[in-house]
Amino acid sequence: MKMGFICPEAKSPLAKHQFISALRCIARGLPLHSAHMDKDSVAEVLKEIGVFLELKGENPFKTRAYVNGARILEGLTESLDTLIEEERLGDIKGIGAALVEKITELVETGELEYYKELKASIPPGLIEMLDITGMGPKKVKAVHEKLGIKTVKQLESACKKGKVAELDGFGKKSEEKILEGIEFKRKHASHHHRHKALLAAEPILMDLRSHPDVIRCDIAGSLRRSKEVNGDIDFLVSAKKSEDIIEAFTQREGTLSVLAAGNTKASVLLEGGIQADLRVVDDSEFASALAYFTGSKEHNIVMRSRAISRGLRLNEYGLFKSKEETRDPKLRLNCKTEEDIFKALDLAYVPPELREDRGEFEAAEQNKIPKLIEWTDLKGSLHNHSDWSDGQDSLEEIAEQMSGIDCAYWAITDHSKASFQT
DNA sequence: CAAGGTGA
DNA sequence: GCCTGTGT
DNA sequence: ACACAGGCCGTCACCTTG
Repeated sequence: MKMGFICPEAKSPLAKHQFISALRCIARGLPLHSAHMDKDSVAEVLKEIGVFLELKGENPFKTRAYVNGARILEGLTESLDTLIEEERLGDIKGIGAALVEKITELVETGELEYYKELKASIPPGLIEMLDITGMGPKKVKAVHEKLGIKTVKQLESACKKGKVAELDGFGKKSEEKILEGIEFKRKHASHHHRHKALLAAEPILMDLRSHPDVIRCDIAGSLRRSKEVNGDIDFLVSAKKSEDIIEAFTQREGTLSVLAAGNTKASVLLEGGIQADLRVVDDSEFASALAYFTGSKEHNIVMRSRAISRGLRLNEYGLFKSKEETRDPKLRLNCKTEEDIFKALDLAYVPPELREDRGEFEAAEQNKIPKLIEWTDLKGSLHNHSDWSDGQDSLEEIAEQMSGIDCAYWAITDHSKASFQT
């Protein structure tokens, strides 16, 4: 659907929502002005406010409160309208008076004055700058305020002119890095489809597995959580000594450049612009490290809080029987696998796919984690393209695959020659 | 070297 | 921003 | 009941600046 053509200004979630909402009204034959926001649209606005506040240099905890609120809304099972109507929104932990007011305004009017003002006060280019590696909120704020820079282009030319190096906290090196970051952003996608990431990851995983020093080894991060889009690829390895593993990882062919290589971790850029990170840990730390690096961040936060409320402490090195920061092996609970960690926190095992703090903790407490669909559950497939049109594999290869996974039925659905997509 | 910022 | 403990 | 203060998840590696 070419929405941009019909609704050219639909750039903010708010405007986009209003547009879609209007479409729905038309479809149902309802009057247009019942602008009604659902929880996800409201969440988008709150998240955006979070970014804005960050750029303003607001209290980071305040920023977090908004992002937090957004996440809570997304995970809501109950209808937002009901909650507002019955004035129970504020009962939810993490949503206080201020958020109740703002959410209510959004749902009831489809707008939020506070958001509008905030948005108007921040040039969109600043958000874009946050995507440049090395440019965090503080630095974006600095170049904006001190040099009046509003776009990435302006930032680029300011760096070339040496203006940026004059600023406090910046130097020649900073300018170079920023320019590199801009260049990189133009050349490479920031995110990659799962199948591409997997394609890149599998041979590396094979190599790591077959390395003599490697004890245990796994993919972590969003790829392990089976997210459809991945920012990078994370590998975790346990071993007695790391040097040779790091060496092998960074010296693989197909590696464009080595971003960092130290004692316990390395980072490389693969062909196609995908970044791959490797961590090497002691085998006794493998479980906690795997849990930690698998994430998500939101999930980890709740895991740590759970540990704390049980007089424990959870970090990438283990689960410790202590209220203080520690890495003392004597205080460490022996968790050989992730299952052990969940068990120690009174939780059923949560598969990586569900680790998003979207309700998995409630389910795991009651031992009600759903069984996830697996390949073997697939009964048939009615949409397959071969390389005759725009698919990847030949008919023979598809046939072999399909008989291999025991489908009751399947079909080839190639495009006709007349409708080839280019 | 410490401090600040950033990314992981 | 939110939440909790403390003191009034 | 209300006002107010203080904490809020975690740790490291790394870089740049001063």
